[in-house]
Amino acid sequence: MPSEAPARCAACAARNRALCAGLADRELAALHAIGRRRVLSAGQVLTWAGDPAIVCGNLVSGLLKVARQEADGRTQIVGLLFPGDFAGDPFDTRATDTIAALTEADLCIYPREALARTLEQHPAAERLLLRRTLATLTAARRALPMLAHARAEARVAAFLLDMAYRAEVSGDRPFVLPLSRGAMAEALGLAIETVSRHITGFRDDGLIALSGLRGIRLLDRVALARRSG
Amino acid sequence: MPSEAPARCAACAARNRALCAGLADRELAALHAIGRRRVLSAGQVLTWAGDPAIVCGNLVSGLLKVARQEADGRTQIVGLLFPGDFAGDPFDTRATDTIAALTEADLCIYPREALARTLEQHPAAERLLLRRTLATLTAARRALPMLAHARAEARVAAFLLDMAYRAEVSGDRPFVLPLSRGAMAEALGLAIETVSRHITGFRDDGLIALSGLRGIRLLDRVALARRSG
DNA sequence: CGTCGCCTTGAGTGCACTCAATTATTGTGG
DNA sequence: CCACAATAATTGAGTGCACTCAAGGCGACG
Repeated sequence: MPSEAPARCAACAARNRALCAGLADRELAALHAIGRRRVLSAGQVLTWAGDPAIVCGNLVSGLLKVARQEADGRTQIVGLLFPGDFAGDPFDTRATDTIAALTEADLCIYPREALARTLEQHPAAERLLLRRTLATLTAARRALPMLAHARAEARVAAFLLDMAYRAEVSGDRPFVLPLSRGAMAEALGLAIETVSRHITGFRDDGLIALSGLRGIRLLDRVALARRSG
Repeated sequence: MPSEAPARCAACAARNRALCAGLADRELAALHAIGRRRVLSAGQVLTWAGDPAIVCGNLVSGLLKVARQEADGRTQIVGLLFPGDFAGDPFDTRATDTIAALTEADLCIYPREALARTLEQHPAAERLLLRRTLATLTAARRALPMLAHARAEARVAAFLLDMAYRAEVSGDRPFVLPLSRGAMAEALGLAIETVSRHITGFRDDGLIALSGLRGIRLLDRVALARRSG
């Protein structure tokens, strides 16, 4: 039965968050027909900015960065992709961003052109992508005031709170930051040293506890929230 | 004939740039049936952030700003809307941004809910909105590195070049900046004084000529481009 | 002619940057 | 398992840029 939800999709960890969520079996089968799984190890690149755009994909697990190279050689992260998020632009023949894995990442990837054709034949899928893109736009715009005005302390505090939220960690339970200090600096538009200074500052003030390079516990979310605004 | 392109649309200045462009007469008639014209004078607000989202619209002439209020009371412009651009989010019941006119502006506005229903019935229109939204996302992300890293001089230079491009002005022909210094500061994430200082700096260096508060000529685009990045 | 809004110019300060050195952690081979 | 190397993070010192605060100029408009 071609209209049944494919077994791979039914078992997918991102099944209920990705573009696939809410699609009828018919649309899901159409997507499944052109998709395949791919694992990226940390640091590997999915698309290079400027190169012809070959693939798009749904992130199943792990963390991707969407980044741009600046004239002075620095890198600015313009988006972080979490499980369920969509990577790439089905209608752009040339990639505008470099998309790379910050951790080991599991993706369901689609050839860009085939995906574009499939979307044209399945308005329900296209509608989902539209809503998702509108949400992504809102997220990008939320980051604008942060990068434009907020002081370094506020950026770091807000980022830590956001990471805890995304890791679905409540209270002061420990969790692992999926980004290095360098990646955080790229995302927050700061120098590595500045990120480091404020993180150790928070630790010295008793707002957080650190263990190893990536382990962290938020001891005082209220104080962190106060410093984030 | 209900499937004819309505006369108002045929005469519209934004007919070939707005969401309407490329729509078949049938879709155009559906949009026309729920749309009406509205003129905003400079400073008037179309939507307030946080209020229920009532309307969306296509900008026909003039300039709108899409702005967010920060915790410290400052305003950050997260998008500028030029003729043909789409304002609002048809699927969001609450406005996330304050949208206001920077100049007198002419819009074709649609009740949000009716527009959402119309889009669901007309996949071609929805597809156009998707492509437009993807382009807007790219534009927002292009602004991110600017606000995160670029020095004030680079931001102002890039902005002036962009304004000339949007005004479709070539060479050193004079044109009118549609924004006040204050609005430019809100868009560039700078203080008014900083914008003013760099503009007069460019004038003193012979890169631009000013006439009145809004009039400007770009005398040396190459030098401006050099200073923009 | 005076007022109001917008813009310009000046002085001084603070924050985040760069450069530089040290420490901590992770990974690898003996 | 330990020593070592390589990478990542921290810490320190000094500087520059854009900010705030403040005053003055310029035009538009009544």
